[in-house]
Amino acid sequence: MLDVAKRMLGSTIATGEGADRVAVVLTEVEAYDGANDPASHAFRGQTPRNTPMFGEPGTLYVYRSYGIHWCMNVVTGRTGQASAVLLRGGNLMVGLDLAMERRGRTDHLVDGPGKLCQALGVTGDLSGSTIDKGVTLALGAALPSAAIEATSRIGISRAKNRKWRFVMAGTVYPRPNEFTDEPA
DNA sequence: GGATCGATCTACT
DNA sequence: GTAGATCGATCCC
Repeated sequence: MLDVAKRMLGSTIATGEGADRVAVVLTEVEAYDGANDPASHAFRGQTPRNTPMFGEPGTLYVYRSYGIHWCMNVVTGRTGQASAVLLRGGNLMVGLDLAMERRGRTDHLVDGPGKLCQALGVTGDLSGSTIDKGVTLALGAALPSAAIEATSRIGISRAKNRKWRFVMAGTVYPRPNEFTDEPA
């Protein structure tokens, strides 16, 4: 399942068509491993919210964080396994104007999970939907392992020591205290 | 039925 | 660099 997360780096996530199109090349993702991962929403079993995680590969799981933000996952594991990849950030390639309009600002458009969803126009309505229905994901070529950095995951309180956050090497992503987590 | 906490973002000091 | 916002899901009584 970590292989799939790495393959997402360099892939393109997009919404809309024509003038409404917004496309982002992913440079930062995190892997979550269902029942085996204390940090996963699926760790405590299936609930109404996380039901999409238990679906087939390619299912979207969108949830609200801190009451205000949306975060988007793509299910990667087999049906019932609840493995998923959190899309955290990337480089905006298409739809700059629309992204700025949705975000209400001209900077920091897609450099975080909530911001990524807002720029793409992704909301909870899409949770439980499937890739290619409203959101498209085009896998890029697999990156050489040397181009991928594995680090601790961000913003969670459990299992921080698992290095399941993958960043494209060379991507500058300001995040204070990023490497102050407990050692593995 | 009530309390608590979060896979975050923004604004202000 | 630090604190506040804000609400649904989950957990405890």
